[in-house]
Amino acid sequence: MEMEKLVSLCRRRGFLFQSSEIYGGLNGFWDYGPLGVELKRNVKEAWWRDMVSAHDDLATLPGAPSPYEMTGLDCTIIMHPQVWKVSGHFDLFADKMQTCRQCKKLVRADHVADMTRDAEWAQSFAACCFVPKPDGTMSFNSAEAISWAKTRKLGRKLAPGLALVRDPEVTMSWLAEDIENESVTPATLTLPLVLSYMATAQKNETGLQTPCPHCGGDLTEPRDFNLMFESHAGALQSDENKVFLRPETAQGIFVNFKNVIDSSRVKVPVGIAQIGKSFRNEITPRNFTFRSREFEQMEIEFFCHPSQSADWYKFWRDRRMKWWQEIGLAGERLILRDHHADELSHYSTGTADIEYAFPFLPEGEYGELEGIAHRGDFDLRSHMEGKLDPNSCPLEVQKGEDGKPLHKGSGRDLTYRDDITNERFTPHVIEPSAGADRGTLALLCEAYHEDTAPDDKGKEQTRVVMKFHPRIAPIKAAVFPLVKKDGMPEVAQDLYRALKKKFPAFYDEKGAVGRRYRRQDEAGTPYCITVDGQTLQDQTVTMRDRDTLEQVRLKLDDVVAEVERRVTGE
RNA sequence: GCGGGUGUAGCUCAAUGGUAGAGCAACAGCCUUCCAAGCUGAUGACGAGGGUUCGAUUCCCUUCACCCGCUCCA
Repeated sequence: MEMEKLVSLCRRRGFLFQSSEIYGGLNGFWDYGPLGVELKRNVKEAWWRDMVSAHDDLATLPGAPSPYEMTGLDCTIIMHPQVWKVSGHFDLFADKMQTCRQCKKLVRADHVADMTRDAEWAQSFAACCFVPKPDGTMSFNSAEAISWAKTRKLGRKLAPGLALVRDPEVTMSWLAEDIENESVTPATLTLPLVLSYMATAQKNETGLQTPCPHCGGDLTEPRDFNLMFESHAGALQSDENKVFLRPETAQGIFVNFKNVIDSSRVKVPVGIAQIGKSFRNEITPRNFTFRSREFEQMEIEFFCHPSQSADWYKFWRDRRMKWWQEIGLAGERLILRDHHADELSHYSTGTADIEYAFPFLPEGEYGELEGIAHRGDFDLRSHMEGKLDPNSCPLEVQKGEDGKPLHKGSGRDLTYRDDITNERFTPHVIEPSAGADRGTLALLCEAYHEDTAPDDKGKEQTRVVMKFHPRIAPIKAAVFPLVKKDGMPEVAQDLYRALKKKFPAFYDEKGAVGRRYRRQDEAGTPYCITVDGQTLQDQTVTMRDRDTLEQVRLKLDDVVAEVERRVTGE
């Protein structure tokens, strides 16, 4: 399936529009049209119903260690700024980026040193120019450096952007000058320092430069790539009242954990669910709605006893995979991918992604719809004690340069006391975090089908049909009078009204019936009911199936119940 | 953020330094008894801004969006 065709259909039929389109659009923002809003609502409502409101908290579900409770939450998009400092998003999302002035490549500032050390040109340079001394230390040989820079297979090939390669004598002079005036001494010349000199063409004007790991060219100053949207609470815009639009809904659940436990009589194990908008200022929003800057998440934070967390993780991973399959992603394009051990934080015993082979991705690549993560007690402890260092083991509070906690926690007690065993513990958390927009996009991709059938002249016609699972289809049924006379419209309109009380339905009496069927195929309407001449004789109508094109005849009075039965699958 | 490409009606595609055409779709009507039939009619576009010019959709500049690559992807 070509993505262009789907994008075109989405726009033509009112599933998705580009945001602010009449003003030229806005990169990374998308609007749901009349059909799209029904589709996405159906996804969210199916999720909420299946995970929360219809959850059976008395029985032990297959694969679950025990019965558990589920409840919901709807918290604000803007929260106390400390939430994002403690969660790690503030540090993690404020990436500094540098661009190479020679090869124009973009690199993360905190990766530059490591990348340069591993770069082929830097290793080649070091091997040529640093010579061992009798005392075991290394010393820098500037004549070798110039020779390296001028050699076609060495400097000129490996590091074409390096100032030393572009202008060896001038570049080397800055280092010679500083050795002469003793601002550096040969003994303190480390490789990174030497490389900085080698990357500096005009030291008086620019100061020492940082070499580009790719070509040796000079990098721009690190610039902020702040991935959280910022705003200000209150009329004055100052650093004091700066706030952030949430980049995930999960933190709202963690900071409300105690409120929910204290107010609702729920007991651990318990899941708290939330659906809501999140915001990330993506560097490159691309691939239709896949990487939107404003998007909607469906998240559960499931709190359980630490001793059972591994079992709960497996339960949620399998349950969530099955759910996506049940609402229509049943094919081979959906996969469950367990993260490798070396991808995991040490405090997590498992993370899995549910991924879909979107048509805009290269063959064999998948895009994430949902991540199920075992997060241990990292989040609750961080909000109690202060931001934990995710690289520490055992976990401890991350310290700043002054030795104090980098980001202070709330100081509140977020532990849980089991009423029966009287045990007090910090619950472990399993986090199934799904993307509502990504899920909707995957369902659109999966539903798109083209088939060809000869028309009544024998000419092959292409039929575009959206094969949505009836449960998520935007319109459940369409009603047509076969022709607009002989009392058929009146009967059809009465049926339409009856259907509409239960679910979205559509009425159409214009033009040829075949054309009306085709239009509903594009909207993904699973059932079309037609009132014909026979209806007037015996009160029966035909019901046409979108996928098989088969028609069955049933009593007019049974139509609503039959459509409802098929849509709910009960 | 960088480099390359693209931008004409809802869609597919024309033409032009001087009134922007067509097919399909959508709309109104006629006709129509089951899968885009036919006839009639009306509607509809040069992504945005600026410049050159008597006159710009066309030439130039800027900008926005989309596609490809780089980069990023908690």
